[in-house]
Amino acid sequence: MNLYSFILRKDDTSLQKNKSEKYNKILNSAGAVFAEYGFYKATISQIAAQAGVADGTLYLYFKNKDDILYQFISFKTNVVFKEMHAAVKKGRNAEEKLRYLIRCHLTEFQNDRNMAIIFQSEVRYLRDIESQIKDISKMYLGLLSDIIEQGQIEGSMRQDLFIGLVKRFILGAVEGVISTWVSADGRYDLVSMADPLVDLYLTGLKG
Amino acid sequence: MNLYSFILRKDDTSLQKNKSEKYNKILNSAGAVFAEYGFYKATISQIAAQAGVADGTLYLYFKNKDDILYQFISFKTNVVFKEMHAAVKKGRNAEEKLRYLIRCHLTEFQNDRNMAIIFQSEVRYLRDIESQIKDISKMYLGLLSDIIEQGQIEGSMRQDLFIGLVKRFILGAVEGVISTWVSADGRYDLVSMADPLVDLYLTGLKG
DNA sequence: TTAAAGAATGAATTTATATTCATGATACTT
DNA sequence: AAGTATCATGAATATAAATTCATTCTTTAA
Repeated sequence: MNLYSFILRKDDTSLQKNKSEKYNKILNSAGAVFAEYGFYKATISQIAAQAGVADGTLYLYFKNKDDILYQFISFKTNVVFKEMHAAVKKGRNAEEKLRYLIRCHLTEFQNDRNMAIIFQSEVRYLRDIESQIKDISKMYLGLLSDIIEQGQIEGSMRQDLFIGLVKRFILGAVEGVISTWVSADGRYDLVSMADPLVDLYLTGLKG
Repeated sequence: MNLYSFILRKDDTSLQKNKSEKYNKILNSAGAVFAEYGFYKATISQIAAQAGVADGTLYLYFKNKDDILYQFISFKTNVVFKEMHAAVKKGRNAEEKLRYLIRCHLTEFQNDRNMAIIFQSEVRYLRDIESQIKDISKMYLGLLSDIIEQGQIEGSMRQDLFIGLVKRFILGAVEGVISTWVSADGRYDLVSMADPLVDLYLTGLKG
């Protein structure tokens, strides 16, 4: 059902390394092509060409075109999941945790622009993928809830916050910043926005 | 080039009212179908059925499928444009202007959920539409810049704000809130989020 | 009342591309 | 080295849906 079971289904042999390589090649090529043209305008032939294999070969590794996008998002989601959890753990108090989370978020997306584009724009399509995305989003919002509650206990954040709104507010603003960076073809350093952004969260426009 | 010239091209007769009605019917139906299925999965036949006309009829009013989406976005953009400008004018100081703008934004999107969905998810598509969207986005960011600068002059907002970031921060957060509301099938009142949201902008999490 | 113009229809056509599968290549085993 | 199994190929097929256009219906005006 997930990425790992998929790989094992076909690669549980001594050939594992080779097949894995081709699988990854296709997945990366798909990421590039989807990011450039969008899922629907991207064609199997384009992806195959980019990966240097025949069209039919994609169907040895993926069920169909939808499945390629699904696998891509599953894989990236898992990776980012782990990084973010680790990042939050490093923080010793709520403010630090928030800072690490935002920094991690921006770092991951800056390092994988195709992923950034795909997460941002192909989110809405397949039902499966939609719930996949909702999962990552839920996880993220869960992390934020914990941080805010901790901040309230610590006394570093106000008690009257409507957490449901605050979570969205924080996530929306990061995504907005990423979105702009993508539109600007990634021509500036995204990660350097992290601290100013967190300052805005914490102290607002009035200061 | 814009909606008005398009209408005039075909409706500059005494029949204007009737034709306009059919044009609008198709446009609204298209909005509903695009919102439900997404641009690519939506079919001409679905839109035609929804509008109660034959497939071929769509081609009397629109150049092709892309054009339908383009016209839809042009039209909605113009409407929202005007409302937002008017809203900002009502405010007597920066804080009030911001409040009116956000309230207007949420009101417009709450009142037209199809538009909200389409703006949120079909944005990335045609080159033309992309620039169309960039225009509305630019306009919005321009309004925000003005408000922030005014706030700085008035002394109600801090001097050390990085305006380029703040604009994105504000827009991203509203969009995030709208996005959640759409995902929740519009089951709660979006406009009531406006004031808590603006409070977050202004005073932040620390308060 | 009827003929001409305009509008609408929807079946037929066109196009595009995802997917299949017969064939050929490659690697592994004994 | 021959045989077997696995993997890769890409031309052929299937399918879906956008678009066209000959025909029919409706309105207008003399």
